[in-house]
Amino acid sequence: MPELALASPASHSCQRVLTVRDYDLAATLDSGQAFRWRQEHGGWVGVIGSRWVKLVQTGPGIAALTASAPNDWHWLEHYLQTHIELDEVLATFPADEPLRQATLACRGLRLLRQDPWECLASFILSSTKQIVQIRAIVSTLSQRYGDHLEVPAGHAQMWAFPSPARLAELTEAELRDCKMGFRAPYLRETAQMVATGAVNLAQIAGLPLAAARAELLKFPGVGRKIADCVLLFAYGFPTAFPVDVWVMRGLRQLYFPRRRPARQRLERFTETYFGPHAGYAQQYLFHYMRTAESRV
DNA sequence: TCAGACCCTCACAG
DNA sequence: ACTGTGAGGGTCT
Repeated sequence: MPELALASPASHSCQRVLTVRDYDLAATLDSGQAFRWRQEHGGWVGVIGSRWVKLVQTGPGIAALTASAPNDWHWLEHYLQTHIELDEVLATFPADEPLRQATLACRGLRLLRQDPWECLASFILSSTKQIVQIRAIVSTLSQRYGDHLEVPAGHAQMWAFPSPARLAELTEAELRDCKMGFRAPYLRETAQMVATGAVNLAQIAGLPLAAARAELLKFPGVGRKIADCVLLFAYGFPTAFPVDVWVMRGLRQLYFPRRRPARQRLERFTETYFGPHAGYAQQYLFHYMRTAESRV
C-alpha cells in the first residue's frame, strides 16, 4: 500500500499512488453515493472533508493529488475503502443470475465511507430528485456557505460542505434559494438538531443497526430509505439496504415476477437473502438497474 | 396501507 | 420558439 509521495515544489501540491486492484473509480464516484465528484480530463475532482482532491485511475491503482502535503493518507484510504478485498465481498452474494449479471457488468464498483453529516444532509436533499440536480444543490450550498479550500494552481475554486452549525443559522428562504424546495425546512431542522446535540452523529457509529437506524429516523425528512443510505455510505453498516424506486423495480422484476410482495415480506427478503454484505449487493443491483437501458 | 402534497427542473410532446 | 405535462434515488399527514 505505501508508495512514495512527491511534493511538487512549484505549487506545493502533493501526489500519491494508492495500490489497489478491482477498483472502478468512475463507477464508484459516479454511482450516486456521493455528490461532489466531477470528471476533469481523465480524473475526478472532489472534496473529502476539508481537502480538495483529484483522483486518477492508473495501472497500479489510484493516483491522488492534493493541494498540500498531508501528514498521512489514512483519511483517503478510509474514504475510498481501498483495503476491502472485493473478491471476498462478492463471494458472499447469493449465486443467482441477476447478481451474476450485475457483478459482471460493474465489477470494481465499491462502497465509499463518507462523513456522516455531509451524507445525511445530502440525502435529505435527494428525495424525488435526480442525481444531477442533487449535485447542483450540494454544489451551490457549499459554495455559498462552506469554507473556502486550498486548491492547486490552475484549478477551479472549491468549498467544503457547510457544517451543521452554519446551516442551522440560515433562514428557510436562504436554503430555498439553493433550489432545494420543500426540503429546506427538513435540512434546517436537522442541522439544528445536530448542532445543538439533540442527536449525536458520532455516537450512532457504535450502535447496533436497528438502534442506529432509529436515531436517524428522528430527523425530519429522513425515512427508511434515506436512513439506510446514511447507514451504508457513511457508517458502513454492511447489511443496511436502501430501497429506492430502482432497487424496488429490480427486486420485483428479478425476484418477485408474479405478484407484488407486501412491504414486510420484501423487508424480510432483503434482510436474509443477500447475506452479510447485502448493502454491497444492493449497490450492484442499483447500478445494474440504473444502467440497464444502455446495455440493450 | 393509500393517496396527495410538496419545490423545482428538465425532457418530451404538441 | 412556446406552453403543457409528467416524473424524478421520498417523506409527511
